[in-house]
Order: sequence, then C-alpha cells, then structure tokens
Amino acid sequence: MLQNYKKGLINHKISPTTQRVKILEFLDKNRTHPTAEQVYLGLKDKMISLSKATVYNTLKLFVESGLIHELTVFENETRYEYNTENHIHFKCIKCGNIFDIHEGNKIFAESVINGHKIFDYQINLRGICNSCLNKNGENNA
Amino acid sequence: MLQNYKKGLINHKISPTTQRVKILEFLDKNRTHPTAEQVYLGLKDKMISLSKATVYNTLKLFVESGLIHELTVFENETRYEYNTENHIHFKCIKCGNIFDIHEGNKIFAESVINGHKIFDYQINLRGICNSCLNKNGENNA
DNA sequence: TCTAAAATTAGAATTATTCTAAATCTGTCA
DNA sequence: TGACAGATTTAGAATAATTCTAATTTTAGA
Ligand SMILES: [Mn+2]
Ligand SMILES: [Mn+2]
Ligand SMILES: [Zn+2]
Ligand SMILES: [Zn+2]
Repeated sequence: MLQNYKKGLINHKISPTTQRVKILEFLDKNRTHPTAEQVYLGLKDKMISLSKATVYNTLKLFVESGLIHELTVFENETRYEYNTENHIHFKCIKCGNIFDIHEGNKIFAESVINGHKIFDYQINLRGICNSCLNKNGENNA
Repeated sequence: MLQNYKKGLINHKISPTTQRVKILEFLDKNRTHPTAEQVYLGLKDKMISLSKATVYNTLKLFVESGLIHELTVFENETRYEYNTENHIHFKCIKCGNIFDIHEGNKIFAESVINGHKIFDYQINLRGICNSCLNKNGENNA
C-alpha cells in the first residue's frame, strides 16, 4: 500500500519522505478536493511534528511534478486532488461541496447535470498569449 | 457620460453616490479585469478620501446586483469586469494578462485560440447539488 | 562515519479580504 | 429650512490563506 505511494513519488523523481508519503496517501483516500489546511488538520494527529509549511511545500511540489491537480472553484482557497484526469467541477452554493463532472461539453447555464442544477459557470484557459509568443527568443523566462 | 453610470446604478436599485459612480466608470474604462486593489489604486489620487473598504463593499454590491462580473483565473485574487456577457478567460503565464475569448466550445487543451497557445484549462460550474435540491422545504438558507 | 545537500520545522511576515465603530451624508417631512 | 433616521463612507483592526526565514534534522553518498 504505502509502497505504491513511494513508487509513485520515485517515478516523479520526488524522494519519498515520511511526510510526502502521508500527504499523498491522504489525498488518495480523501477525494473531496481538500484545502491545504484540511490536509494539515487531517494528518497532524498522526504526525505530531508536521508543519504547515511542509504541507504547502509538498502540495506545490506535487502540483509542479504533475502528480496531483490544483483547483480553485469560485473562491479564494486553493484545493487539491489526486485525480489528474481532465474533468469539470461543480460547486454547490448550499453545502459547499465540490463534485466531479465527467460529462463532456454541453451548454451549461441554467441546465442540469447529474441532478445538480447549474446557475452559472466559468471557463478559464491558461497558456502563453500571442503577444508573448511573438517576442520569444529575447527572454523566455 | 457620468449620467449614464448614474442611470445604470439607479436601474439596479443602487443609489448613485460619488464613489459608486467613479468605481463603475473605472471598470467601464479599464477592461483589464482589475483587482479590488487596482481599482483602489486607480482612483485614490482623484478621490483622496476613498477607502479600501468602500471599494470592496461597492464591488460586492455591484456583483450581487448583476451589474458586473467577478472572476478568479488560476489565482487567489478576485477580479472584476463590467462586461457581463458570457465569455471565456485566458490567462497568459508569461505576462499575466487576462484576455477575453468569445469563441465557443472547442477542445481546449494543447490547442490555439486567437493566437494564444493553451496549455490547460478549468471549467467550474456553480449551482445547487442534487442532494441539496432533494432536501428542500426543511431549511432553504 | 562524515559531510553536504535536502527536507522539515516554528513562527514571523505578507497579502487579500472582512469587520467594526465612528463620522458623514442624504432624503423626508414638520 | 432644519432635525433626524437610515444609508454610506471611512480608518484601521482583525482574520485567513499563503509565503518566507532561519535554525534544526534527516538523508544519501564518499
Ligand atoms: Mn475533481
Ligand atoms: Mn472578461
Ligand atoms: Zn449541496
Ligand atoms: Zn502574454
């Protein structure tokens, strides 16, 4: 079990320290898109010395290595999930839970998917803009 | 000119105070998806007494009345725009600018729209989940 | 085993946002 | 007009998420 997490980390060239293995295990077993704070609270009882800085650093490391995904859904709290498959998120304005949606592109506003009633949506793209693409060569930071 | 902003506010049942008119004007003339901080900095020279709390309160009021839109694009800073038409946002990871995209649904990852190269994207929906829909009547907060 | 680099830690610092309580403004009607 | 209640604005404190810092601990390799 834990061996699998260790292997996963090594595959991503991340040395599998105790803290990192535990954080990865937590994300695997808690598919509720937890915040960094929630990861910290969920683990600190078992790991007395765990520091918040380690949680933040580790989550960032995992995201940069592509091991996990980072998301923000209509709010200023970053959330994390072990599932890196491409999917859509739905946030309930009553209970606050975030659900995964695997149905493909439809017209979203004012319709219903998986029984969830959708009021509005955001689509955010990320990449390099045409202006920055055209001035490459000079400084490609 | 300013009269139009006043009328817009009154149409939305918002009393057109000096601060509110100026903030709306700023959003109209700065279509760069500014943050609350940027709105504040852009206005404080002309309005010495302007308070950040007023900027935050006013932006929230405008959003709740549907006069403007609020967005977060891969980051923990809320941004605002006067344009309430449904459109997509593209954030450049080099210059940080946020561009409007009016092209409809395509398959986004690894493709190009308007000359911007797209690496990844997020689709976020918002509404009421089926579980909350099914327990209505009891407490519809 | 020794050593340098990597990782972790506690807590301070920073930043975005909200809260609070006092001051100011506005519209109404005597 | 003038007083008053309610709405609005203000400055700064409070809160919350995240990052930074400097010291300590762990790890891996010679
Ligand atoms: Mn998900
Ligand atoms: Mn826009
Ligand atoms: Zn719900
Ligand atoms: Zn750019």
